[in-house]
Amino acid sequence: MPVRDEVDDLVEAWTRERSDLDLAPVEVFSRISRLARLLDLARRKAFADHDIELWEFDVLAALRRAGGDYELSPGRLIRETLVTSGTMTNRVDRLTGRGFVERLPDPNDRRGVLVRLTPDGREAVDGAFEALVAAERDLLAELPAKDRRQLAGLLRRLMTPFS
Amino acid sequence: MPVRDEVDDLVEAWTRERSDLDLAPVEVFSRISRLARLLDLARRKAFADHDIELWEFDVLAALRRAGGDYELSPGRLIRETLVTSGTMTNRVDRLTGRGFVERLPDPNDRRGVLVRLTPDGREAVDGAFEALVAAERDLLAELPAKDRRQLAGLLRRLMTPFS
DNA sequence: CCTAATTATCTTGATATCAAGATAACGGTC
DNA sequence: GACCGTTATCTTGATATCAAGATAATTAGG
Repeated sequence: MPVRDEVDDLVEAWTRERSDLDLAPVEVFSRISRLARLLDLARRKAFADHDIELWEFDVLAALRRAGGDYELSPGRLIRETLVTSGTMTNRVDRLTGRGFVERLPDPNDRRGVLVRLTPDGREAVDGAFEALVAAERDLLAELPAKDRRQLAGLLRRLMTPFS
Repeated sequence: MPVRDEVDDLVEAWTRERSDLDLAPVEVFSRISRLARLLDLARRKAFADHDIELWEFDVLAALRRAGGDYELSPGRLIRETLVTSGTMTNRVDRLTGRGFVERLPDPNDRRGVLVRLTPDGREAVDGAFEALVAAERDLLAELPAKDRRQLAGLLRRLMTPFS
């Protein structure tokens, strides 16, 4: 055990209190949760310089990744970002207010809407993404490439039972 | 690459659009974020049978782990659960309303307060924790013990630059 | 001691989120 | 072609969260 982290303390405490349970899952999932929380804070900070909120990035990045004319339906955005429809309506409203996206009628489905990235939105998300990748690279700096790949592979396998 | 996950699609899309960037960090951190999100949903479901919300568990579990007389200050609870003081005040209020915790004056510091788990609270958190560990065990079932330990170790190393 | 800086908790006001339901259009079936 | 279950999006109402500030007690310095 090279270093000790907060989860080692947490598991030790649980072990003291509940030695009847197998706490192996906690070793993995507590770290996932805590890392995600800390990562959120780090991302927020990386985006602050670019005047972009985390939720804004989530939506803009999905559109940017789509490529082509940077259009996706709200439904698709919902699935990509794992939020509810009410939340997405609200997000698209506010991003429209900032001039980062615009709503278009879907030519193939009159119920449907397409959300399109504007040039301003594209510029914003590209800058933010570069800052994000740079910040994350620093956080990974301690981990050799081999370990990093192994970690990514193990995380991929961990994701399968969820889908 | 045994199976393909959502993040493989995401990275492929980013690679198509931004081949100028090294996307190795995304392979790791996107999976962390997405796993945490999916894990939240799974936990919520595991707790639903026990009529416990996720935020309630976070607070009750911190008190339960403390052992002894199950008392912690709000400040300590804030640090354990990574929320703001306003949030914690509100959480303790609501848990008090449910009879799961009670507030006591700190005998050593007249500014201070101690939050103590009640017997009802202890019963609730113990049941919820058992359900949580069982649910997480199922999610880990595919991963051999050796891989699980390796994953926990890599995650521990990933946590160090955050603290 | 007395003051100033710090620490601990709570309050306030604004806001993002969710769950549930409303509205409207699609697509298959009879 | 009319019906009906499904799908896509938006609306509404309630609520949990955060940031900033208020209050009160402790601690450290002079």
